[in-house]
Amino acid sequence: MSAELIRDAALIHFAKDGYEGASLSKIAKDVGIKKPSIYAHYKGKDELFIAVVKYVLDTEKRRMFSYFLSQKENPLENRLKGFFTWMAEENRENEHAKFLLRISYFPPSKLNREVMDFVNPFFHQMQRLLARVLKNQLTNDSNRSDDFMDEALAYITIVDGSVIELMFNGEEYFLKRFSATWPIFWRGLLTTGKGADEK
Amino acid sequence: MSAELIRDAALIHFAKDGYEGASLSKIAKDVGIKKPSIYAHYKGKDELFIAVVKYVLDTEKRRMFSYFLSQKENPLENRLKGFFTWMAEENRENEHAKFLLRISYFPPSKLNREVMDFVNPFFHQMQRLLARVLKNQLTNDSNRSDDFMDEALAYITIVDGSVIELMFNGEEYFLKRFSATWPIFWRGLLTTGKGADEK
DNA sequence: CTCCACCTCCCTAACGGTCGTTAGGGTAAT
DNA sequence: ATTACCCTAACGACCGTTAGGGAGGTGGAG
Repeated sequence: MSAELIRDAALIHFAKDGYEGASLSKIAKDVGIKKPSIYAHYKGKDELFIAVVKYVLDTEKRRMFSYFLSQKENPLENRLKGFFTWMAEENRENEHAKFLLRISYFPPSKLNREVMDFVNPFFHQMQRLLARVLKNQLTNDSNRSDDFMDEALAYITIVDGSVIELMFNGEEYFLKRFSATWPIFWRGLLTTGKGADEK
Repeated sequence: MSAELIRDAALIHFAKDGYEGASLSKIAKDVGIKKPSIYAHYKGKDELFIAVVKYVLDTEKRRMFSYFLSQKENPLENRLKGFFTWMAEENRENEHAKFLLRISYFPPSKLNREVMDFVNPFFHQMQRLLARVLKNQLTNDSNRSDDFMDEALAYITIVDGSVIELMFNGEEYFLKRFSATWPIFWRGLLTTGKGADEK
């Protein structure tokens, strides 16, 4: 109940000011309670932060998976391209992505280990999901041993390079990067040799 | 003299802990002086931070330019590929890149405007430099109106996507992303139509 | 139905600590 | 004499955290 409200307010503050910059008083004020009342729900700042990390990772994973699932009958290019605009929408609607990026790249140094133990599996799972999607679509022979991990990683790389700009300079510049990068990437992907049997 | 020592120590702390997380006492301790002595050289934390921003932007711009200049007779692909390993070396030797990324993507919210006014021109200048390099190399007809800004932006995107991983998970994973992404990007670039006359 | 213990949730007050910053004085070189 | 540099001492503000208590609801025992 109130624990979730605190968590949601904390998410916004952590995303904007980072772990060190966020203050429990301001979080409490957003919720409409006093600072010590937070301790009725969380043992301290660290536990609150970790709770936000787990929450964001969990919901974001679910949302991403369900996006790719919902796009099952869409052709591959549209599905991969659509992920960019989906990302932009996600970013417009909540602060999850911003929080995720911030704590992934610049976690509080004293919680580094703990945060990474949550974040790393998340990204590896994302990569495996993408690799599976690429493999299913780019090759008809499902017995081929190509694992498409490289292609998935390349896709993630251009997603990251664009998303960074989404955080940094907003949606307009994000879309610029996307439309500049995508045609090159897609042409390069189709001429892989691996993917020659598509279309 | 001592102002530079303070600046260099501050750079390391800002890179590791961010603006809010870094403390003047620790910076002073690294230099071997007491905290208030910093005020003999800088008006306050803000001014020190901005000084670091200007310093890093300035030296990094110079270093990047001189890298591309030194590679003038190298073929384009090697030059562009070499930039990745150059980045890895830079990152190994100093904290400039880490600082630059951190303050670019997550500047202290109260100094956002001021920081961006320094950072944005820097990145635009980088993009124009790359566009010029690409244009000179990919087309023999220098009167063509193609500006190669898109290609430059795509290159920057995959650089960013890889460099992010460099900060995040270190050189090993950075090189993985690079070698996964580069072949696809390069094939896509050469089949642009625009670049068809190269080799 | 009443009473009392219990639990949850929030409060005020205050703790020790660190933060950035200022005041003011000493010392050595110019 | 002035300037540059560093010091100690102390300021007020804010930090995360703890102590302790009050209000409101729940649930079992009489």
